[in-house]
Amino acid sequence: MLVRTRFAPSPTGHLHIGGLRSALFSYLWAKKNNGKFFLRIEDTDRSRYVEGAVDSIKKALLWAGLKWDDEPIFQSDRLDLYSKAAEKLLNEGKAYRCFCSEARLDRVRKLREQNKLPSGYDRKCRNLTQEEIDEHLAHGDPYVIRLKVPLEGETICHDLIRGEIRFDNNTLEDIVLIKSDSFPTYHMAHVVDDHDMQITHVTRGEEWISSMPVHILLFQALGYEIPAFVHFPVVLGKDGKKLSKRDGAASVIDFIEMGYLPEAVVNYLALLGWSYDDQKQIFSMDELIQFFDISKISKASAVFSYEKLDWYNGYYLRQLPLDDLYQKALPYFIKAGYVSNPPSTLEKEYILKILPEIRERIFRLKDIESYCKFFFHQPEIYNPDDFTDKGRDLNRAIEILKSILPILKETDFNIQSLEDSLKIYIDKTGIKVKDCFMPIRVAVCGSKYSPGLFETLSILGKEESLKRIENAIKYLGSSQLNTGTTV
RNA sequence: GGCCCAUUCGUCUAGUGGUUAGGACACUAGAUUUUCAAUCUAGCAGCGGGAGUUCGAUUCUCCCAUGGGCUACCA
Repeated sequence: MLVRTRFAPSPTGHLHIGGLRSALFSYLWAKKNNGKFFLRIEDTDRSRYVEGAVDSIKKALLWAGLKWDDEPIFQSDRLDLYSKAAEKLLNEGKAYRCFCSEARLDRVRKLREQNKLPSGYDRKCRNLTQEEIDEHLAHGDPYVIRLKVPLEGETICHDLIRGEIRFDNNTLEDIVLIKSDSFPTYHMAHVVDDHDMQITHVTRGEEWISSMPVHILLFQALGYEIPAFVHFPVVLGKDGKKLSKRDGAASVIDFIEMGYLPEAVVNYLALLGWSYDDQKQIFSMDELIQFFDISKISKASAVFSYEKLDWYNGYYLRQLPLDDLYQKALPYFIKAGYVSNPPSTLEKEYILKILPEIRERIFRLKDIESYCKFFFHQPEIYNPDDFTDKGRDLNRAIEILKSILPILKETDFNIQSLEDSLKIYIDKTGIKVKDCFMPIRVAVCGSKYSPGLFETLSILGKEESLKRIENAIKYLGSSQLNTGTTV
């Protein structure tokens, strides 16, 4: 049988990173089996609908490379499907109209809780006489439609990850199928749609395990074949709660903006709760499709690690051909205001020179903004401590900078010439490499950390580099006067 | 309260009735080097607790603890 899965988000906001993982797992399973993967928008709660959410979700899925088959399905377009199904259940005596007010439902719930009964509905309307029902209807009283859940026995559920799960029917509720606004609840819509769409594997988060038995009962009541169920473990934050903004980024859009590559996110997410063997860490989408196996998804929920994602992102950043890297990085240079939009030929060349030097030093493309600042702006302030190794004399650093200035003036600013000149200088003076290079680095970059010195100097060019060194000398001279720092 | 799910290094995980319990990230040290990073090498670190089954349990069973979910006319 052809495998058919679906991702079924509700349009209540941006796609959560955990949602993307669920979508990924469903997608991989479908593709692995040469099946189909669909997108279904669960927009049955009109009060929670967020404008633009559908587009945002689609964009996130496409970004990750999860292309759905056919057109997305909107539940709000298929209301008659659900009411017909409900009508059928009503006629067959498998569901009933409930006229209880929300106020009464609240009261009942509280009372039952006080009496330590399983909280929920007391099934008052389950046994209404036809006369009572007709009377309510004649009055035009609002009602919901509830499923008549068997009062005894047990419902046995199967989950592909967890195996068999049993529920006593007396702990189950007469769930609402159709709300009083005649929209279906999740339960009803899910069962009708997954049957109608011929979904073979119902995939969703593990928060749905508790309602699996009533879903199975509903499938049976409607005479539908029961699909396979797969409940994915949840993605947690460091605090053990569901990952949220306070953990850092939580929605896919956030990760996109920070400059994570889809390859990295997909690779990381796939291995968060699923594993292939005890060795392989790097997976392309094709490999994931090839190797993915639902039964190897782990049962326990997983804590999201930004560190490990960063590691993956760094890896994929380094794998990227320079042209691709440029395309992806350019927006971040523009956003930081470092180059014009679109960039001039000169600016493009400049970025192309920078990229190979920084790609091993950044985790996310967003880091470009802070890491590359010195390539576009000369340092405004210096920390004198940066110029010297601990305990060394700042004056000496200044002297070294002064003495090196004329030498650099005579040097071509290409990597080879710079290296030659500075090596000669070091040999001649006997100054340690560190004591010579660090002051130059800090003068030019404003930081102790930078790409290679020769590379940095050659990218910045002679004029700019010399200007910065002179500036630094001036800055240090005056700061020494002002603070009286001598060492 | 009721029902349900889960539990191997800090984190993600592999694994088996007998293993030096393996890998990855992070961390530490070393190598390299002009700093940082990258890279390479090495190291640190784990089977929640208690019974039972067994010659032997991390692995099987039960109980407990802890964490999580559901208990809406939300999904």
